[in-house]
Amino acid sequence: MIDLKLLRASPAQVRAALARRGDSSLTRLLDEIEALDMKRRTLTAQLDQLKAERNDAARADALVAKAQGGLPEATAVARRKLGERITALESELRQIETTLEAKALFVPNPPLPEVPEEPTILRSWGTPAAKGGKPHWEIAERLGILDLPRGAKLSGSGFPVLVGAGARLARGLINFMLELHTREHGYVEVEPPLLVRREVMIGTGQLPKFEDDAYRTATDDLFLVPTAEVPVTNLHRDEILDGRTLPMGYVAYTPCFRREAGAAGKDTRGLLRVHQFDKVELVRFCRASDSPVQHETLTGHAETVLQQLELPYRVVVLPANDLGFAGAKTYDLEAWAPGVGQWLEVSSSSTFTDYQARRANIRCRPRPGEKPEFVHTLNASGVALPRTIAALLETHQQPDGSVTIPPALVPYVGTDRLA
RNA sequence: GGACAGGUGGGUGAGCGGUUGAAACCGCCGGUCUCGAAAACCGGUAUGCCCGCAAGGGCAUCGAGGGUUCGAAUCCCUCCCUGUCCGCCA
Repeated sequence: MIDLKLLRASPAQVRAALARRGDSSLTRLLDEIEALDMKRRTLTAQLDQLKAERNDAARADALVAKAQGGLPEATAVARRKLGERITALESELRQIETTLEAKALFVPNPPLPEVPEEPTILRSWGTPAAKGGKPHWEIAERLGILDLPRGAKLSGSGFPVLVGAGARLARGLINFMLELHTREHGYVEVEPPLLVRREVMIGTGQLPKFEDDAYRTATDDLFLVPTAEVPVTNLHRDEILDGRTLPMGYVAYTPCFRREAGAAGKDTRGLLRVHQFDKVELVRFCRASDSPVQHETLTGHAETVLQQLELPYRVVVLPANDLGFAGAKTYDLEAWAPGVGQWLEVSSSSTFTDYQARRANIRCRPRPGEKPEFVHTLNASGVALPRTIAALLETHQQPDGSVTIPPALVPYVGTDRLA
């Protein structure tokens, strides 16, 4: 949630920051929000004064009523009139507040100042193989580990079926990542619900603006999670965390469900864009002052996965106009896939500053006795499976059509070669 | 799905319709005592919004919304949630 106080105090800066996202409709939205905010404050001041009057009167009336067993009719009438006026103003105020909040939920997080205008490669790791070899779907077909037609039969396109060693590869990857993050990186593993309430989706920023992208159950108004970020970040909604326990991190494996509403026709082949996929997600909570460091740490944790899988990758800073709705700064980890000749986004590592914390009301008390403050939330894929599997198959494919399994993964897959 | 019970501050848990933001206890912070600690004792400990440079002041909040009333944590209605039992069931 945008900080209305900040918008009020320095509207020019907030507007300038948001303008970098390149969404021209925001100007008008902010105009409306500022106007409503002004109205709200005027009304509130007026109401507070009337209520103060009523409170004073009620205190005095209590004594009179007790002494005389009732209130003089004239007094009662005057009080009633005051009450009616208050009620009327209150309903007006409530309407303004409802509208204001509804609009404010559509304002994205302002990018951090250091976020560039153009995609910027920050660093890269490993030596990308020359473009060539087979694309992953051909490799997978030959190995008999992926069945797209049958997935389509069950659920439509974008619902892959992993078979045999493919299913085992996925399971091995999940276990490998969970073990790495819990044992080496200190994350607490959670297995969250996959269906969540509407307000939970609002908390992390998927709703209200992107309802079309989510799968929703009609009868219960629950949403299939598009990422574990949603349930895991909201784990602490409406809580005041003990600041001494921060920073803290959770890791969760979940399937993810995305309608990919705007992406029809893109990356339709293979595993690059699907409606259901597995992902291991890292979520961190920290003090505001700590989030820049935490973001780097977090990104490093995701990178470790790719390094251990021996997948060359690069780290890209997303430009302001490509940031997700709630993100203030994002690094994409892109693994090289020689078969399709593309850098594949296998992880997105973002800091959300206090934006999600405001929406989900997640605070911390830095030390006992101190004032609560909003935490900062961050998350990164650690990592997403389908594209990682694609990069893995294409990178480690052998001339004979087999695929070698990187040593770190062998214990989890139970073989050093898919053939 | 059916029948009950209940939702109060960081936690547990009291609260005749009228100085109740709300007892008590726990926790936490500070102090006394101690070589130090524990215990004991004393004091302090909610959040949000608004005005103000500040000191300070005002308003709101007892699940949410609406209603009754001069006045609601307290009465009424609706909704949400939680728990227990029954039914169904991996």
